[in-house]
Amino acid sequence: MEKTYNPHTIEQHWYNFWEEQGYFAPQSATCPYCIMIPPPNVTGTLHMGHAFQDTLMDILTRYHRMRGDSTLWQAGTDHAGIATQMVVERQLAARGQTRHDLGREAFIKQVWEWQSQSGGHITRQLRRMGASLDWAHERFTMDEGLSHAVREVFVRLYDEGLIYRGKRLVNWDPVLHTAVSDLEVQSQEEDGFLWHLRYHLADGSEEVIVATTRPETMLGDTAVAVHPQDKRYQHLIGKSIALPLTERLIPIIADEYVDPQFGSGCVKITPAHDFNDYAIGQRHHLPLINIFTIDAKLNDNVPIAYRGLDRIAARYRVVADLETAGLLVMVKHHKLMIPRGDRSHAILEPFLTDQWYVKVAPLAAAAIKAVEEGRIQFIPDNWKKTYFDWMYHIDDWCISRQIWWGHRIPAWYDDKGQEYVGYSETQVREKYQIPATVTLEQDADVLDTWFSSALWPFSTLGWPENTERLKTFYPTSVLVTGFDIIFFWVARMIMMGLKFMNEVPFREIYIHGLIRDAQGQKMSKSRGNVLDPLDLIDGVELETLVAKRTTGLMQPEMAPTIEKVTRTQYPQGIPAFGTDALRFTFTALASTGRDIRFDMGRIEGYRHFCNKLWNATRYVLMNTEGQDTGLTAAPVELSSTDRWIISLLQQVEEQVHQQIKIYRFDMMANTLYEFVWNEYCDWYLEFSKPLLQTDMSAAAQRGTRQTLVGVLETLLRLLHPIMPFITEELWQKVASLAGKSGKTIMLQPYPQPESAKIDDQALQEIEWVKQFILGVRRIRAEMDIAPGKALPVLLQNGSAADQRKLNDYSSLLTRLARLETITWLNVHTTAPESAIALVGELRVLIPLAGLIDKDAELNRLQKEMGKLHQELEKCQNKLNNPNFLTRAPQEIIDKEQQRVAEMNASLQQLNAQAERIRAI
RNA sequence: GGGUGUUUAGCUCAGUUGGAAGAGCAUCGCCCUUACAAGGCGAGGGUCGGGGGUUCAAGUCCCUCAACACCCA
Repeated sequence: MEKTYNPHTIEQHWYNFWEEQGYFAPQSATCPYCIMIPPPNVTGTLHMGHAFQDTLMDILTRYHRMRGDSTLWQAGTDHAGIATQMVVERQLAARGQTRHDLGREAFIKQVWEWQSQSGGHITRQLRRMGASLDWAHERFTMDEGLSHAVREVFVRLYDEGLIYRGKRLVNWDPVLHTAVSDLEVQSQEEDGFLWHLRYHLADGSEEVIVATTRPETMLGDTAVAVHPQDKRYQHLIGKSIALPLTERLIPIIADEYVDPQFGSGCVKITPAHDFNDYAIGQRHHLPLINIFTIDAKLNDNVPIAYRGLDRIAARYRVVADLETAGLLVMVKHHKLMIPRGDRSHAILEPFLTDQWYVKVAPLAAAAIKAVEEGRIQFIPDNWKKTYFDWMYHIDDWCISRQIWWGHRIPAWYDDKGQEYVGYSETQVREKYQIPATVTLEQDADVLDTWFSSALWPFSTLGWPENTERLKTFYPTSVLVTGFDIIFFWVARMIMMGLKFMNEVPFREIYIHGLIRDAQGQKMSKSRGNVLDPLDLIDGVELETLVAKRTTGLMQPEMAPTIEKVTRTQYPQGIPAFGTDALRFTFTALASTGRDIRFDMGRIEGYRHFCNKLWNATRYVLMNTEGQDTGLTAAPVELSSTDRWIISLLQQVEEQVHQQIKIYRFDMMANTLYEFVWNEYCDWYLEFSKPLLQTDMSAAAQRGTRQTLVGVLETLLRLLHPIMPFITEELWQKVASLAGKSGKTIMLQPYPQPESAKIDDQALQEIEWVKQFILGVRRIRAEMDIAPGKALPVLLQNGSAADQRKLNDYSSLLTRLARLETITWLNVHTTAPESAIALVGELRVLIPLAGLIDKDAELNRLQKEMGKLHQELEKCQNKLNNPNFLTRAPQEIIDKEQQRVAEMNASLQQLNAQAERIRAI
């Protein structure tokens, strides 16, 4: 075995082996367990969020696989409509072309080419993470089967009246030339102005002031609104206004929506370019005047002077013209919410177009009920509030996108514009009996990517065919995802699952936090704080890291700052930590919070943990390889220490099962870390040294060897879901010594606790041993005695039980506490001046002579007594309170009384010792 | 404006039905002890955001204030 742990030499080898052997496929027909991977963008790269999430899913998957469940982790990728199209368009732009130069067909061909070229990247990265996905059945949202599912769902919903086409205001992206759904709008507060404009009544009798943040839209105004109760304006309601710059007359209307406190209390109404105004327009049957082109330039519905101007240019032109006309009253700075597209970052425009919608209300009702009734459970439970909040106020879902990459909407139009929906043109002609003489043209739009993602839990399993996989694995067991896509994805899967499978898509939803950098900032290219999981695994040179972070920036002017920060933060670049350390780190960070700070210190610590495990295995192998580990019929005798570590192991197993059940991966990681390091390595391996070196019986030696290797083998299985590579590597070396066979740890049973193996007496006795050793070590450290110096120890005031334990464990005590001699003193014998440690009543004395400074020991005793005193006072106050005695449960009272007694005894002992030292 | 969270050691975070304040990292000592210096042994460090209440007992339950974060409008 290599002396040091080197992740690179072991990881990929084992992954290839697993995949070649087909271990990732569901193994048996019993007890199905299924997780659907949230499909990553097919042309994307793995980021920290993926790596984190996939680690958690892999833990669950490997755990259930080891438990013998028929376990499927469904693999697949998403076509990511707008994102992917943008990438390809950018490539074209570099060659001076647009997609329109190529035409639709050629462009899509280009996208497929890009997809096949870059598509394997993220799945290769997932393999590097150790993800045990069932690659043999990998799916893609644009593959034939899933496209079929999409058409099927669209047609069925349309036929039921749950999909419709309508002309309504949508969020329009004037750069990408497509509608986007509400969820793809990111509103941020930005600086702007509030312009106060003067509008004259048509009869010239009066004027009103309207305040607006978008003066250019006044060209599309079709009313001015006031609050019906507003005393100032009641007499104006119903009168007309001569809209400046246009030749139009518009009415003054009354509507509750108007806030009399805001601005002047008069609001201009532009129904074609504002969502609220649109609603008011509907209520008052106002005309809609669209004044923009798809680029957000002014169109022919405005006076000639403004046509063709960009919306911003138009704004200043309108303002200038109004000012010239004396109609600009004032301009104030004003903060307002600006809606931007989450992809293009362009300011979105409410825009009147024909779009396809899903009528969500009926679907939402069932989806709400499923969560209310607990058929689906959020973990942590609180997230259901967020879910309900959205579901109660949900609007119809705009599903059409004016792009080319995606599922083409299965709707055809005749020359009169009549729409026909079906699986294909042929089927549509049949369905609606359209003669061949009528030409049909398919809708040019494609569907929102989330439409196909919403079908993911059943489309990947073969729906609409009723396949074996579908029958076996739907509903899936748990969805693992971040809270940021509860609306985008989770809610929609629930709606679609209930609608088409008549059953929830998953029984539990585990919502994890979002990975941020060490400062709590979101990781983003523009902030330059992105960490690549593969860089943490393989390590990265500083120069490479700087280059990665500073190229391809949206704002290249940020490059110098990013470079500087990167150079200070990672002067040596990033060392290689290996996949297992990264996975363990993610696991340990997966607590219930919603922000997870990724701190380099943690991953470093967990790489050390890997190393610890590696070296512990080396030690075990040194002491067991080629030796009798109790596998034959020869008698085996377990010592107290063996029974002690086995007892603890049972408790650990119990806890791990419990923790994984409640999705507390952090606790699971801590439990195992704690046990491996602080019990198995720090104590048990140390205990085993004197045991194996002294002249124990052959049976006892066998027992200790069996325990050494047996506990280790179990630990490896316990750790395997978190750290698949190192555990496989070590297990292969250890398994046969523990009497295990099999080609892989992956398919070994996950350890189950056996309460019969918990030995309370061993637990108690080894605790005594530890206290004894710790007491001596404390004196040694605090008195500055060299660790190598063997010490004589005197014992006094012990019970018969203490005496027996001393006999039983003297070799352990001698070795681990580095003792020279152990002498039992009679109670009446006066001990020489000594430092003292208490193990219960037993006084452990280390003579000061030549070793210890008298004042130092007195000091130490004072400190110790001070601490005890404080505690004692607290307890006594409790016990002096009659209410406590009458109302607290007896068991608590007993405990407190016992504590007081113990503390009193200790204090007495220490006090007496202090007296003795002082007297000398 | 509505909603949801967070506030515990210098930093990052645990703290399960209310019953002795915990971990990792960092800090400070002493050690290259034959699995491991990517290590061992030991130590220090907390008015649990502020205030009030319920209770024999509150980090934990209730009210209130404050700061911060996120989501929706």
